[in-house]
Amino acid sequence: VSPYHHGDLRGELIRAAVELGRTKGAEGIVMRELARQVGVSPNAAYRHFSDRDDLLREVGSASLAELSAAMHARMATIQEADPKEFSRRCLREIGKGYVGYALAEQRLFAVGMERASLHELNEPIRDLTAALDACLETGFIDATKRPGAELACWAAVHGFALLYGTGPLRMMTAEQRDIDLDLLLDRVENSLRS
Amino acid sequence: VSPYHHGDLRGELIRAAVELGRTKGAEGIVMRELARQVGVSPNAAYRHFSDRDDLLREVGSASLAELSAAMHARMATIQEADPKEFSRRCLREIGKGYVGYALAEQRLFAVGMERASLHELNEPIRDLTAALDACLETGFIDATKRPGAELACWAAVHGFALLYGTGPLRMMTAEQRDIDLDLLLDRVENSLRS
DNA sequence: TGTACATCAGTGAACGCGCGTTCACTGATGTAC
DNA sequence: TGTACATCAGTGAACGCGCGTTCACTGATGTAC
Repeated sequence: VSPYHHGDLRGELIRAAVELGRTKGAEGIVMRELARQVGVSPNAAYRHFSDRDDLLREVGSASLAELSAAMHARMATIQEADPKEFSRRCLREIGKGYVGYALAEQRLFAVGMERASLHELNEPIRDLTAALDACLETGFIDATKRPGAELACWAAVHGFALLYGTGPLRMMTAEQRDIDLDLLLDRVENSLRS
Repeated sequence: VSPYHHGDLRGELIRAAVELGRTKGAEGIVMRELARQVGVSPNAAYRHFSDRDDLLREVGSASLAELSAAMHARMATIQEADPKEFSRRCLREIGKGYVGYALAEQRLFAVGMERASLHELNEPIRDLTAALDACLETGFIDATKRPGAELACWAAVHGFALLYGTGPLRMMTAEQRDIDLDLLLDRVENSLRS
């Protein structure tokens, strides 16, 4: 075990930072603590990141990648032959995946959302756009309701996740929350339906 | 000027903490800084608050009071004789007031939202409920769409405010943002309309 | 193939800082007789 | 009305802590000849 030339110090630092962010949030991502966990001197990280903020941006990206993965995992479970119904289910599972991840990883999700530029959210947004386009093609949603639908969907699930996650509705039981989410998603669907 | 018996040290500490929270957020609300600003020794605050968290809760309440005031101020500007249209405008101005405050005071708003219990949000929620009930009475919204409308409205504006405030859409211009908000509120209205 | 040497990736120690909170205290206030 | 005394609301000093970052350095690696 050579103390020098760690192999992938940069990668290990990010991994440790993600775990710290997952449990303690952005404030918990502390340079000296990372160094301790990885077993390296406190300043070694500065070989790989210009400063703390640089590292935090990296953590943010990792979080968005997890968000995207959670959404895809949800979509992959859909068993449905009918195209119209399939397109509807895709939309819904995207919403559930988004909220599910945001609630499961509240702190890490916040790190991502507060540092990400719109550009870094390209992938999740593209998925939403694709799902909405598919819904339009199958005739599930109305052409006149299509413009601006991304924002309406996004704001609804984002708001829901934060109200029930770190916001004033955080004391609700998980059961009630899940019921409320289903009702909200029903509503969103109905507002787009043709 | 007597150094003892400040008169209203508790009140002044809260006021200073609110201003600090307004500009720097929760992390910027620092006991020693407050003492400095108010001109008192660092431990004097402990006569009035059991610890920092106790003070932060007070700041949170103050923020929610401001939110409520912002919503009321907006509603008070409505000039409209027709009851149905009036009820519609109330709903809309509540939404605009909510988003307007959340965007104008992003950090303070966050302090409030992250510490408030549902109970402390009674007033803003009651306003929303009252506006929705009024819309129902005037026939602006459909009775079948009434149940759960609070959450749909709240999630939409809350999500919007955070996406455009500290979230990934924070780089949008104010003009674009205001346009997007109007379109979102149109959508919400249409989803409730009878 | 062997080796000199540039470069890379770490170390060790320190700087300067500010924090929340507690302890033992003292000056000011108000109240009972 | 005057005064003893309990209580309240501050002070001053310190504890113990951890942080981000920089400086000058050294051990390990890889490459050109």
